[in-house]
Amino acid sequence: MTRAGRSTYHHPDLRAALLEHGIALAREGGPEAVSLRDVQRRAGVSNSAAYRHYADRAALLDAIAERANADLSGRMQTALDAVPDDLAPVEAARARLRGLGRVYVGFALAEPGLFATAFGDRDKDLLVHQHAGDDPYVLLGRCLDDLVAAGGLEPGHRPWSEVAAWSAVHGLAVLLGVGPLRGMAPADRETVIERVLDVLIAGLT
Amino acid sequence: MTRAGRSTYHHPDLRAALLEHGIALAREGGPEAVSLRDVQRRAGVSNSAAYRHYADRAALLDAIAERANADLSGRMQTALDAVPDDLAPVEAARARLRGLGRVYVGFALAEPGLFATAFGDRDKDLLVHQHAGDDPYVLLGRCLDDLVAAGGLEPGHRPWSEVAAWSAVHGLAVLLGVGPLRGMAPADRETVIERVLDVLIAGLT
DNA sequence: TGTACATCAGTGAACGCGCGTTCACTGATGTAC
DNA sequence: TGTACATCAGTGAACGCGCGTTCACTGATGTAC
Repeated sequence: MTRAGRSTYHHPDLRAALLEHGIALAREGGPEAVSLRDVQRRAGVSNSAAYRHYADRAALLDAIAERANADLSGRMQTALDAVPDDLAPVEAARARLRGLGRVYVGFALAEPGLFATAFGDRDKDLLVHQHAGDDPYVLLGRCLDDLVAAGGLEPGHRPWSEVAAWSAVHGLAVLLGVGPLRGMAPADRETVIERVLDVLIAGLT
Repeated sequence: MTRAGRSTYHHPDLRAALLEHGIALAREGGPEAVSLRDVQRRAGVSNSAAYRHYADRAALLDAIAERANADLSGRMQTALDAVPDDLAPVEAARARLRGLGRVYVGFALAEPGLFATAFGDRDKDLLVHQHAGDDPYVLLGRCLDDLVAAGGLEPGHRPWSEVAAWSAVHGLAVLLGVGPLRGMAPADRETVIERVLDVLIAGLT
């Protein structure tokens, strides 16, 4: 009964279905949990149908990672838009940074499997990666530029500040999401997230 | 020829040999690369000899993680001892924090496989974990206490400062060691490490 | 000093697992006439 | 409107892989007498 849940021999949109099931598996168990056999099983097709749409397992994982990144980027953009526009420039830039950080850590906590999958792309190197306009790294860079323009960050301190901000939130995301601090009480979690962002923002001068 | 490299039927110290080969595998490829069959192969014993010494694969991984943690702790203690003792208290505490951070990131870069293995213990939860006196987390906490005592950190800001410091260096370690920033030129790496530590230490007020 | 025996470390064959990938195939689809 | 045919999406059996773990075993060791 490999055709369960499907009335036609040709699947209406197997490529999309495989991707959705792959995303579901990644959400449930991270990148290691994404196996082609399981994805195909869930889509109700035979054990090699996926090869008509993805070259191999790595290609499917890439597509999942891309979606995870797009998801994170969308949430970050939403956070930026939510910052009130009646703040002084320095405060506005800091509020945007804080919003980005909250979203980043929040994403890792809400979707640990997708978070892990987004960074599982071992072949892609950020330094040689072509950044899109809504790329998380680009959004962060713009906030820092704004902070410099507003006088909240010395121009001489601007270089590598992306990495400083990214390190703080990425480390917290890993420790709280899948690392030794997973299991922290939600109330403590909120406190510690704000403390980490306080230290980061205070340190960016 | 399963007895290659061994003249006696009884291995002189198989338990230790298995651990050493396990560590070697973890160094080469991280925790996933540690398979009992490979460890036994390298020790020149049959494919089930390990069960006389370790209950299962997880038990061996635990032992490897313990050694990795001890290695890191030792390096951190060495860094603390290397801080000159003629500094003003606040500067001394900050220098110790910086030393700990450098060692942490340096360990992740020098031993990415061991670093990953040390944090791969999914069952152990730091919050309910009994800390030994030389535990990295304890060493960090003492530095922060010293910083408070020296007047460099407000007592009201003391709580959760461990996590702020840990997040910054852990995030940087992950990004540089196995994440999207691996591949950064060594010179840039040094610069970015110092920048991250600058921001962290400036933010701890 | 020598021998019987209990202990237990190491053996090697076997089981069952799920995986990624290949291959010749077959069934459905749509296009050209 | 109807038919031949090319296209190609999905099939299912098969291959080879390495793994963790179990089991009845055998060989070496040291201890008790």
